[in-house]
Amino acid sequence: MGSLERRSRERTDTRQRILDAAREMFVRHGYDATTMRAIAERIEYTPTAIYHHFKNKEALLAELCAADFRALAAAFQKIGRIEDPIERLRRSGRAYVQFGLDHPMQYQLMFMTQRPTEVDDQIHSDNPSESAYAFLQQTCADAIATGKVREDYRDANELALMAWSSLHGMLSLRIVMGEEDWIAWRDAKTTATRICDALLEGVLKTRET
Amino acid sequence: MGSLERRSRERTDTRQRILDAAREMFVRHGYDATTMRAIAERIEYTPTAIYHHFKNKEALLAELCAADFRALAAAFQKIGRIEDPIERLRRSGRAYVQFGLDHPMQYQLMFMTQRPTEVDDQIHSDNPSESAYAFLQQTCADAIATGKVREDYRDANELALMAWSSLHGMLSLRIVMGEEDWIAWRDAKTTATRICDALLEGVLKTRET
DNA sequence: GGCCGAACTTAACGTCGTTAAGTTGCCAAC
DNA sequence: GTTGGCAACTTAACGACGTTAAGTTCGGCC
Repeated sequence: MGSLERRSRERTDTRQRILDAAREMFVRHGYDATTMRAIAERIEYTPTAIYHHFKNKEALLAELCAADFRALAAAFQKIGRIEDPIERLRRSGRAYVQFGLDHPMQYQLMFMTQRPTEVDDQIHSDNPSESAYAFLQQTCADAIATGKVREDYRDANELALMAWSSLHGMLSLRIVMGEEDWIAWRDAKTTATRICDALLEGVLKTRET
Repeated sequence: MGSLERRSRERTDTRQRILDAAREMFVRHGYDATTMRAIAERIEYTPTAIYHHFKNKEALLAELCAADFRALAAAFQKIGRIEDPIERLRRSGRAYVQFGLDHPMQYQLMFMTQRPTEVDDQIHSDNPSESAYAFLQQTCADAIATGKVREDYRDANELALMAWSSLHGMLSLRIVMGEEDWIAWRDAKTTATRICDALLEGVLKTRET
Protein backbone atom coordinates (compact mmCIF):
# COMPACT_ATOMS: atom_id res chain seq x y z
CA MET A 1 0.00 0.00 0.00
CA GLY A 2 1.11 3.48 0.70
CA SER A 3 0.31 4.36 -2.83
CA LEU A 4 -2.93 5.97 -1.78
CA GLU A 5 -0.93 8.11 0.56
CA ARG A 6 1.48 8.95 -2.21
CA ARG A 7 -1.40 9.98 -4.46
CA SER A 8 -2.85 12.15 -1.78
CA ARG A 9 0.57 13.62 -1.09
CA GLU A 10 1.08 14.34 -4.75
CA ARG A 11 -2.29 16.01 -4.89
CA THR A 12 -1.60 18.33 -1.96
CA ASP A 13 1.88 18.91 -3.35
CA THR A 14 0.48 20.21 -6.62
CA ARG A 15 -2.08 22.21 -4.71
CA GLN A 16 0.67 23.79 -2.69
CA ARG A 17 2.76 24.54 -5.75
CA ILE A 18 -0.20 26.36 -7.25
CA LEU A 19 -0.65 28.37 -4.07
CA ASP A 20 3.04 29.22 -3.90
CA ALA A 21 3.15 30.37 -7.49
CA ALA A 22 -0.04 32.36 -7.11
CA ARG A 23 1.16 34.04 -3.94
CA GLU A 24 4.46 35.02 -5.47
CA MET A 25 2.82 36.42 -8.57
CA PHE A 26 -0.05 38.16 -6.79
CA VAL A 27 2.48 39.81 -4.50
CA ARG A 28 4.79 40.80 -7.30
CA HIS A 29 2.31 42.00 -9.90
CA GLY A 30 -1.02 42.29 -8.12
CA TYR A 31 -4.14 40.19 -8.27
CA ASP A 32 -5.64 41.56 -11.46
CA ALA A 33 -2.38 41.57 -13.37
CA THR A 34 -1.77 37.92 -12.55
CA THR A 35 -3.54 35.59 -14.95
CA MET A 36 -4.50 32.00 -14.37
CA ARG A 37 -2.61 31.16 -17.51
CA ALA A 38 0.56 32.72 -16.12
CA ILE A 39 0.24 30.87 -12.83
CA ALA A 40 -0.24 27.62 -14.70
CA GLU A 41 2.72 28.24 -16.93
CA ARG A 42 4.94 28.98 -13.96
CA ILE A 43 4.30 25.54 -12.48
CA GLU A 44 4.27 23.88 -15.91
CA TYR A 45 0.62 22.90 -16.01
CA THR A 46 -2.31 23.86 -18.19
CA PRO A 47 -4.60 26.59 -16.84
CA THR A 48 -7.36 24.02 -16.53
CA ALA A 49 -5.35 22.00 -14.02
CA ILE A 50 -5.73 24.78 -11.47
CA TYR A 51 -9.47 24.37 -11.59
CA HIS A 52 -9.14 20.82 -10.31
CA HIS A 53 -7.69 22.18 -7.10
CA PHE A 54 -9.51 25.48 -6.72
CA LYS A 55 -12.95 26.59 -7.69
CA ASN A 56 -11.69 29.71 -9.43
CA LYS A 57 -9.22 32.56 -9.24
CA GLU A 58 -10.99 34.13 -6.31
CA ALA A 59 -10.76 30.93 -4.29
CA LEU A 60 -7.01 31.06 -4.76
CA LEU A 61 -6.99 34.57 -3.35
CA ALA A 62 -9.25 33.56 -0.48
CA GLU A 63 -7.00 30.72 0.57
CA LEU A 64 -3.92 32.91 0.51
CA CYS A 65 -5.68 35.63 2.48
CA ALA A 66 -6.86 33.13 5.05
CA ALA A 67 -3.26 32.07 5.62
CA ASP A 68 -2.23 35.70 5.97
CA PHE A 69 -4.99 36.37 8.47
CA ARG A 70 -3.74 33.43 10.48
CA ALA A 71 -0.21 34.82 10.35
CA LEU A 72 -1.38 38.20 11.56
CA ALA A 73 -3.42 36.59 14.32
CA ALA A 74 -0.34 34.59 15.32
CA ALA A 75 1.69 37.79 15.57
CA PHE A 76 -0.98 39.17 17.87
CA GLN A 77 -1.02 35.95 19.89
CA LYS A 78 2.51 36.64 21.06
CA ILE A 79 1.49 40.07 22.23
CA GLY A 80 -1.54 38.70 24.04
CA ARG A 81 0.45 37.94 27.14
CA ILE A 82 1.42 41.51 27.94
CA GLU A 83 -0.27 42.54 31.15
CA ASP A 84 -0.88 46.28 30.67
CA PRO A 85 -3.65 46.74 28.07
CA ILE A 86 -2.32 50.14 27.03
CA GLU A 87 1.10 48.72 26.30
CA ARG A 88 -0.57 45.78 24.59
CA LEU A 89 -2.46 48.19 22.39
CA ARG A 90 0.73 49.98 21.48
CA ARG A 91 2.51 46.75 20.63
CA SER A 92 -0.42 45.52 18.58
CA GLY A 93 -0.34 48.70 16.58
CA ARG A 94 3.35 48.30 15.97
CA ALA A 95 2.93 44.67 14.91
CA TYR A 96 0.06 45.58 12.61
CA VAL A 97 2.02 48.33 10.91
CA GLN A 98 5.05 46.09 10.60
CA PHE A 99 2.91 43.48 8.92
CA GLY A 100 1.55 46.03 6.48
CA LEU A 101 4.99 47.37 5.66
CA ASP A 102 6.52 43.91 5.28
CA HIS A 103 3.75 42.54 3.09
CA PRO A 104 2.08 45.46 1.32
CA MET A 105 0.56 43.34 -1.39
CA GLN A 106 -0.89 40.86 1.04
CA TYR A 107 -2.15 43.78 3.06
CA GLN A 108 -3.83 45.15 -0.01
CA LEU A 109 -5.52 41.84 -0.73
CA MET A 110 -6.62 41.41 2.88
CA PHE A 111 -7.87 44.86 3.77
CA MET A 112 -8.14 46.95 0.65
CA THR A 113 -10.13 44.87 -1.79
CA GLN A 114 -13.79 44.07 -1.64
CA ARG A 115 -14.52 40.38 -1.50
CA PRO A 116 -17.80 38.67 -2.19
CA THR A 117 -19.34 37.77 1.15
CA GLU A 118 -18.97 34.06 0.53
CA VAL A 119 -15.21 34.36 0.40
CA ASP A 120 -14.54 35.96 3.72
CA ASP A 121 -17.17 33.86 5.40
CA GLN A 122 -14.69 31.13 4.68
CA ILE A 123 -11.86 33.21 6.09
CA HIS A 124 -13.62 34.00 9.33
CA SER A 125 -15.40 30.72 9.88
CA ASP A 126 -12.46 29.32 11.83
CA ASN A 127 -11.65 29.70 15.48
CA PRO A 128 -12.71 33.19 16.49
CA SER A 129 -9.79 33.41 18.88
CA GLU A 130 -7.73 33.64 15.75
CA SER A 131 -9.52 36.72 14.67
CA ALA A 132 -7.15 39.63 14.92
CA TYR A 133 -10.06 41.99 15.16
CA ALA A 134 -11.50 40.22 18.19
CA PHE A 135 -8.10 40.52 19.82
CA LEU A 136 -8.01 44.25 19.22
CA GLN A 137 -11.52 44.64 20.52
CA GLN A 138 -10.71 42.71 23.68
CA THR A 139 -7.59 44.74 24.26
CA CYS A 140 -9.62 47.91 23.98
CA ALA A 141 -12.13 46.52 26.45
CA ASP A 142 -9.29 45.68 28.83
CA ALA A 143 -7.91 49.18 28.45
CA ILE A 144 -11.28 50.65 29.31
CA ALA A 145 -11.53 48.32 32.31
CA THR A 146 -8.39 49.85 33.79
CA GLY A 147 -10.37 53.06 34.20
CA LYS A 148 -7.67 55.08 32.47
CA VAL A 149 -9.81 55.89 29.45
CA ARG A 150 -11.81 59.12 29.28
CA GLU A 151 -15.51 58.63 29.41
CA ASP A 152 -16.12 59.78 25.83
CA TYR A 153 -14.18 56.79 24.56
CA ARG A 154 -15.49 53.94 26.68
CA ASP A 155 -17.05 52.04 23.80
CA ALA A 156 -14.60 49.20 23.14
CA ASN A 157 -15.91 48.63 19.64
CA GLU A 158 -15.59 52.23 18.67
CA LEU A 159 -12.17 52.48 20.25
CA ALA A 160 -11.06 49.47 18.27
CA LEU A 161 -12.40 51.02 15.10
CA MET A 162 -10.61 54.29 15.84
CA ALA A 163 -7.30 52.57 16.37
CA TRP A 164 -7.65 50.27 13.41
CA SER A 165 -8.85 53.05 11.11
CA SER A 166 -5.97 55.33 11.91
CA LEU A 167 -3.26 52.80 11.26
CA HIS A 168 -5.04 51.25 8.33
CA GLY A 169 -5.39 54.71 6.82
CA MET A 170 -1.69 55.29 6.99
CA LEU A 171 -0.79 51.93 5.53
CA SER A 172 -3.34 52.04 2.74
CA LEU A 173 -2.46 55.59 1.75
CA ARG A 174 1.16 54.49 1.52
CA ILE A 175 0.28 51.50 -0.58
CA VAL A 176 -1.89 53.41 -3.03
CA MET A 177 -0.19 56.80 -3.04
CA GLY A 178 3.32 55.83 -2.00
CA GLU A 179 4.79 56.96 -5.29
CA GLU A 180 3.09 60.35 -5.39
CA ASP A 181 5.67 63.02 -4.92
CA TRP A 182 3.23 65.78 -4.08
CA ILE A 183 2.86 64.11 -0.70
CA ALA A 184 5.68 64.79 1.72
CA TRP A 185 6.09 61.30 3.13
CA ARG A 186 7.78 60.78 6.42
CA ASP A 187 9.19 57.54 7.77
CA ALA A 188 6.24 55.17 8.00
CA LYS A 189 7.02 53.70 11.40
CA THR A 190 7.62 57.12 12.89
CA THR A 191 4.34 58.42 11.57
CA ALA A 192 2.61 55.30 12.86
CA THR A 193 4.09 55.79 16.30
CA ARG A 194 3.03 59.43 16.28
CA ILE A 195 -0.51 58.44 15.37
CA CYS A 196 -0.62 55.87 18.15
CA ASP A 197 0.82 58.30 20.67
CA ALA A 198 -1.49 61.14 19.75
CA LEU A 199 -4.57 58.92 19.74
CA LEU A 200 -3.69 57.40 23.09
CA GLU A 201 -2.97 60.78 24.62
CA GLY A 202 -6.29 61.99 23.41
CA VAL A 203 -8.16 58.97 24.65
CA LEU A 204 -6.52 58.53 28.06
CA LYS A 205 -7.42 60.56 31.12
CA THR A 206 -3.90 61.38 32.15
CA ARG A 207 -1.11 62.14 29.77
CA GLU A 208 1.69 59.65 29.75
CA THR A 209 4.35 62.13 28.69
CA MET B 1 -22.24 80.23 -40.18
CA GLY B 2 -22.65 79.00 -36.66
CA SER B 3 -22.54 75.47 -37.95
CA LEU B 4 -19.00 75.06 -36.80
CA GLU B 5 -20.15 76.06 -33.39
CA ARG B 6 -22.96 73.55 -33.58
CA ARG B 7 -20.52 70.82 -34.57
CA SER B 8 -18.26 71.67 -31.72
CA ARG B 9 -21.23 71.80 -29.37
CA GLU B 10 -22.41 68.42 -30.56
CA ARG B 11 -18.98 67.03 -30.01
CA THR B 12 -18.71 68.23 -26.43
CA ASP B 13 -22.30 67.13 -25.89
CA THR B 14 -21.47 63.58 -26.85
CA ARG B 15 -18.34 63.76 -24.78
CA GLN B 16 -20.36 64.85 -21.81
CA ARG B 17 -22.94 62.14 -22.32
CA ILE B 18 -20.16 59.57 -22.29
CA LEU B 19 -18.81 61.04 -19.08
CA ASP B 20 -22.24 61.11 -17.46
CA ALA B 21 -22.98 57.53 -18.37
CA ALA B 22 -19.55 56.38 -17.25
CA ARG B 23 -19.83 58.20 -13.95
CA GLU B 24 -23.22 56.77 -13.20
CA MET B 25 -22.14 53.25 -14.03
CA PHE B 26 -18.76 53.45 -12.31
CA VAL B 27 -20.50 54.69 -9.20
CA ARG B 28 -23.22 52.10 -9.31
CA HIS B 29 -21.24 49.01 -10.25
CA GLY B 30 -17.59 49.91 -9.82
CA TYR B 31 -14.86 50.62 -12.33
CA ASP B 32 -13.93 47.06 -13.21
CA ALA B 33 -17.51 45.86 -13.45
CA THR B 34 -18.36 48.63 -15.90
CA THR B 35 -17.45 47.73 -19.46
CA MET B 36 -16.84 50.07 -22.33
CA ARG B 37 -19.46 48.15 -24.26
CA ALA B 38 -22.03 48.79 -21.53
CA ILE B 39 -21.23 52.49 -21.40
CA ALA B 40 -21.58 52.70 -25.17
CA GLU B 41 -24.86 50.85 -25.16
CA ARG B 42 -26.26 53.13 -22.51
CA ILE B 43 -25.77 56.18 -24.70
CA GLU B 44 -26.65 54.27 -27.87
CA TYR B 45 -23.27 54.35 -29.54
CA THR B 46 -20.80 51.67 -30.54
CA PRO B 47 -17.96 51.02 -28.10
CA THR B 48 -15.54 52.40 -30.67
CA ALA B 49 -17.19 55.80 -30.55
CA ILE B 50 -15.93 56.33 -27.03
CA TYR B 51 -12.38 56.02 -28.27
CA HIS B 52 -12.89 59.09 -30.44
CA HIS B 53 -13.40 61.15 -27.32
CA PHE B 54 -11.16 59.42 -24.81
CA LYS B 55 -7.90 57.61 -25.19
CA ASN B 56 -9.11 54.59 -23.23
CA LYS B 57 -11.11 53.46 -20.22
CA GLU B 58 -8.55 54.80 -17.80
CA ALA B 59 -8.73 58.27 -19.33
CA LEU B 60 -12.45 58.25 -18.64
CA LEU B 61 -11.74 57.48 -15.02
CA ALA B 62 -9.05 60.13 -14.85
CA GLU B 63 -11.35 62.84 -16.14
CA LEU B 64 -14.07 61.92 -13.67
CA CYS B 65 -11.60 61.84 -10.81
CA ALA B 66 -10.21 65.21 -11.77
CA ALA B 67 -13.69 66.69 -11.53
CA ASP B 68 -14.17 65.08 -8.14
CA PHE B 69 -10.88 66.45 -6.89
CA ARG B 70 -12.00 69.89 -7.97
CA ALA B 71 -15.28 69.41 -6.11
CA LEU B 72 -13.47 68.41 -2.97
CA ALA B 73 -11.09 71.31 -3.28
CA ALA B 74 -14.08 73.61 -3.71
CA ALA B 75 -15.61 72.27 -0.51
CA PHE B 76 -12.36 73.08 1.24
CA GLN B 77 -12.26 76.53 -0.34
CA LYS B 78 -15.33 77.55 1.62
CA ILE B 79 -13.69 76.47 4.82
CA GLY B 80 -10.52 78.34 3.99
CA ARG B 81 -11.85 81.57 5.45
CA ILE B 82 -12.20 80.33 9.01
CA GLU B 83 -9.72 82.18 11.18
CA ASP B 84 -8.79 79.65 13.86
CA PRO B 85 -6.63 76.93 12.24
CA ILE B 86 -7.73 74.34 14.79
CA GLU B 87 -11.37 74.94 13.98
CA ARG B 88 -10.50 74.97 10.29
CA LEU B 89 -8.85 71.59 10.70
CA ARG B 90 -11.93 70.23 12.41
CA ARG B 91 -14.21 71.55 9.70
CA SER B 92 -11.98 70.21 6.95
CA GLY B 93 -12.11 66.80 8.54
CA ARG B 94 -15.87 66.96 8.70
CA ALA B 95 -16.14 68.07 5.07
CA TYR B 96 -13.76 65.34 3.97
CA VAL B 97 -15.69 62.63 5.78
CA GLN B 98 -18.95 63.97 4.44
CA PHE B 99 -17.56 63.81 0.94
CA GLY B 100 -16.48 60.22 1.44
CA LEU B 101 -19.84 59.20 2.88
CA ASP B 102 -21.80 61.00 0.17
CA HIS B 103 -19.77 59.63 -2.71
CA PRO B 104 -18.20 56.35 -1.59
CA MET B 105 -17.57 55.12 -5.09
CA GLN B 106 -15.93 58.33 -6.18
CA TYR B 107 -13.91 58.22 -3.00
CA GLN B 108 -12.79 54.74 -3.86
CA LEU B 109 -11.72 55.78 -7.32
CA MET B 110 -9.91 58.85 -6.03
CA PHE B 111 -8.09 57.52 -3.01
CA MET B 112 -8.26 53.76 -2.99
CA THR B 113 -7.11 52.68 -6.42
CA GLN B 114 -3.62 52.83 -7.81
CA ARG B 115 -3.34 54.90 -10.92
CA PRO B 116 -0.52 54.92 -13.43
CA THR B 117 1.60 57.97 -12.75
CA GLU B 118 0.67 59.57 -16.05
CA VAL B 119 -2.98 59.75 -15.04
CA ASP B 120 -2.68 61.68 -11.86
CA ASP B 121 -0.04 63.92 -13.25
CA GLN B 122 -2.93 65.14 -15.33
CA ILE B 123 -5.12 65.47 -12.27
CA HIS B 124 -2.62 67.50 -10.30
CA SER B 125 -1.20 69.58 -13.08
CA ASP B 126 -3.79 72.31 -12.53
CA ASN B 127 -3.72 75.20 -10.10
CA PRO B 128 -2.03 73.93 -6.97
CA SER B 129 -4.28 76.11 -4.85
CA GLU B 130 -6.96 73.68 -5.86
CA SER B 131 -5.09 70.84 -4.34
CA ALA B 132 -6.96 69.70 -1.30
CA TYR B 133 -3.82 68.24 0.13
CA ALA B 134 -1.98 71.55 -0.05
CA PHE B 135 -4.88 73.10 1.81
CA LEU B 136 -4.64 70.54 4.59
CA GLN B 137 -0.91 70.97 4.80
CA GLN B 138 -1.23 74.75 5.05
CA THR B 139 -3.90 74.46 7.73
CA CYS B 140 -1.60 72.22 9.74
CA ALA B 141 1.21 74.73 9.33
CA ASP B 142 -1.11 77.49 10.52
CA ALA B 143 -2.11 75.39 13.51
CA ILE B 144 1.52 74.88 14.42
CA ALA B 145 2.13 78.61 14.04
CA THR B 146 -0.40 79.34 16.76
CA GLY B 147 1.97 77.65 19.17
CA LYS B 148 -0.76 75.42 20.52
CA VAL B 149 0.74 72.23 19.12
CA ARG B 150 3.01 70.06 21.25
CA GLU B 151 6.57 70.01 20.08
CA ASP B 152 6.51 66.35 19.01
CA TYR B 153 4.01 67.20 16.32
CA ARG B 154 5.41 70.38 14.80
CA ASP B 155 6.04 68.89 11.39
CA ALA B 156 3.18 70.21 9.26
CA ASN B 157 3.62 67.51 6.66
CA GLU B 158 3.53 64.74 9.18
CA LEU B 159 0.59 66.31 10.96
CA ALA B 160 -1.28 66.49 7.69
CA LEU B 161 -0.50 62.86 7.01
CA MET B 162 -1.67 61.87 10.47
CA ALA B 163 -4.97 63.63 10.08
CA TRP B 164 -5.55 62.46 6.56
CA SER B 165 -4.57 58.88 7.37
CA SER B 166 -6.90 58.60 10.29
CA LEU B 167 -9.98 59.79 8.47
CA HIS B 168 -9.08 58.04 5.26
CA GLY B 169 -8.67 54.83 7.21
CA MET B 170 -12.13 55.09 8.62
CA LEU B 171 -13.71 55.86 5.27
CA SER B 172 -11.85 53.22 3.35
CA LEU B 173 -12.51 50.53 5.93
CA ARG B 174 -16.19 51.37 5.70
CA ILE B 175 -16.15 51.21 1.94
CA VAL B 176 -14.37 47.88 1.73
CA MET B 177 -15.61 46.18 4.89
CA GLY B 178 -18.89 48.00 5.43
CA GLU B 179 -20.92 44.84 4.93
CA GLU B 180 -18.90 42.68 7.30
CA ASP B 181 -20.99 41.86 10.32
CA TRP B 182 -18.12 40.71 12.48
CA ILE B 183 -17.20 44.38 12.80
CA ALA B 184 -19.32 46.33 15.25
CA TRP B 185 -19.81 49.46 13.22
CA ARG B 186 -20.78 52.68 14.89
CA ASP B 187 -22.23 55.76 13.26
CA ALA B 188 -19.61 56.92 10.80
CA LYS B 189 -19.79 60.62 11.55
CA THR B 190 -19.65 60.02 15.29
CA THR B 191 -16.59 57.82 14.91
CA ALA B 192 -15.01 60.42 12.66
CA THR B 193 -15.64 63.15 15.19
CA ARG B 194 -14.18 60.98 17.95
CA ILE B 195 -11.07 60.35 15.87
CA CYS B 196 -10.64 64.07 15.18
CA ASP B 197 -11.21 64.95 18.82
CA ALA B 198 -8.84 62.33 20.17
CA LEU B 199 -6.13 63.20 17.67
CA LEU B 200 -6.42 66.90 18.37
CA GLU B 201 -6.38 66.36 22.10
CA GLY B 202 -3.27 64.28 21.73
CA VAL B 203 -1.56 66.78 19.51
CA LEU B 204 -2.44 70.00 21.27
CA LYS B 205 -0.63 71.30 24.35
CA THR B 206 -3.72 72.08 26.37
CA ARG B 207 -6.86 70.06 26.36
CA GLU B 208 -9.85 71.74 24.91
CA THR B 209 -12.37 69.82 27.00
C1' DG C 1 -19.52 69.15 -58.14
C1' DG C 2 -15.81 67.28 -55.79
C1' DC C 3 -13.19 67.05 -51.81
C1' DC C 4 -12.07 66.93 -46.84
C1' DG C 5 -12.34 65.94 -42.35
C1' DA C 6 -15.05 64.84 -38.31
C1' DA C 7 -18.17 61.47 -36.20
C1' DC C 8 -19.28 57.22 -36.08
C1' DT C 9 -19.63 51.92 -37.42
C1' DT C 10 -18.16 47.22 -38.84
C1' DA C 11 -15.34 43.67 -38.05
C1' DA C 12 -11.78 41.92 -36.03
C1' DC C 13 -7.54 40.88 -32.78
C1' DG C 14 -5.57 39.13 -28.72
C1' DT C 15 -6.35 38.12 -23.89
C1' DC C 16 -8.91 36.90 -20.12
C1' DG C 17 -11.58 33.46 -16.75
C1' DT C 18 -13.77 29.41 -17.23
C1' DT C 19 -15.70 24.77 -18.85
C1' DA C 20 -17.14 20.54 -21.66
C1' DA C 21 -15.19 16.72 -23.39
C1' DG C 22 -11.58 13.97 -23.79
C1' DT C 23 -7.06 11.27 -22.48
C1' DT C 24 -3.87 8.93 -19.59
C1' DG C 25 -2.36 6.00 -16.06
C1' DC C 26 -2.71 3.81 -11.68
C1' DC C 27 -5.32 0.85 -8.43
C1' DA C 28 -8.71 -2.56 -6.88
C1' DA C 29 -11.80 -6.23 -7.93
C1' DC C 30 -13.01 -10.23 -10.34
C1' DG D 1 -4.46 -10.67 -15.87
C1' DT D 2 -7.95 -8.51 -17.76
C1' DT D 3 -11.41 -4.97 -16.68
C1' DG D 4 -13.62 -1.13 -14.72
C1' DG D 5 -13.31 3.09 -12.48
C1' DC D 6 -11.49 7.11 -10.82
C1' DA D 7 -8.25 10.90 -10.25
C1' DA D 8 -5.13 14.06 -12.56
C1' DC D 9 -4.46 16.40 -16.23
C1' DT D 10 -4.98 18.23 -21.35
C1' DT D 11 -7.24 19.85 -25.64
C1' DA D 12 -10.20 22.84 -27.52
C1' DA D 13 -13.39 25.93 -27.13
C1' DC D 14 -16.85 29.70 -25.33
C1' DG D 15 -18.17 34.23 -24.33
C1' DA D 16 -16.70 38.69 -22.66
C1' DC D 17 -13.35 42.11 -22.33
C1' DG D 18 -10.37 46.44 -23.97
C1' DT D 19 -8.83 48.05 -28.02
C1' DT D 20 -7.84 49.09 -33.12
C1' DA D 21 -7.60 49.02 -38.40
C1' DA D 22 -10.36 49.94 -42.01
C1' DG D 23 -14.33 51.51 -43.65
C1' DT D 24 -18.76 54.63 -44.14
C1' DT D 25 -21.56 58.64 -43.83
C1' DC D 26 -22.39 63.34 -44.10
C1' DG D 27 -22.24 68.38 -43.55
C1' DG D 28 -19.51 72.40 -45.01
C1' DC D 29 -16.00 74.73 -48.14
C1' DC D 30 -13.43 75.70 -52.53
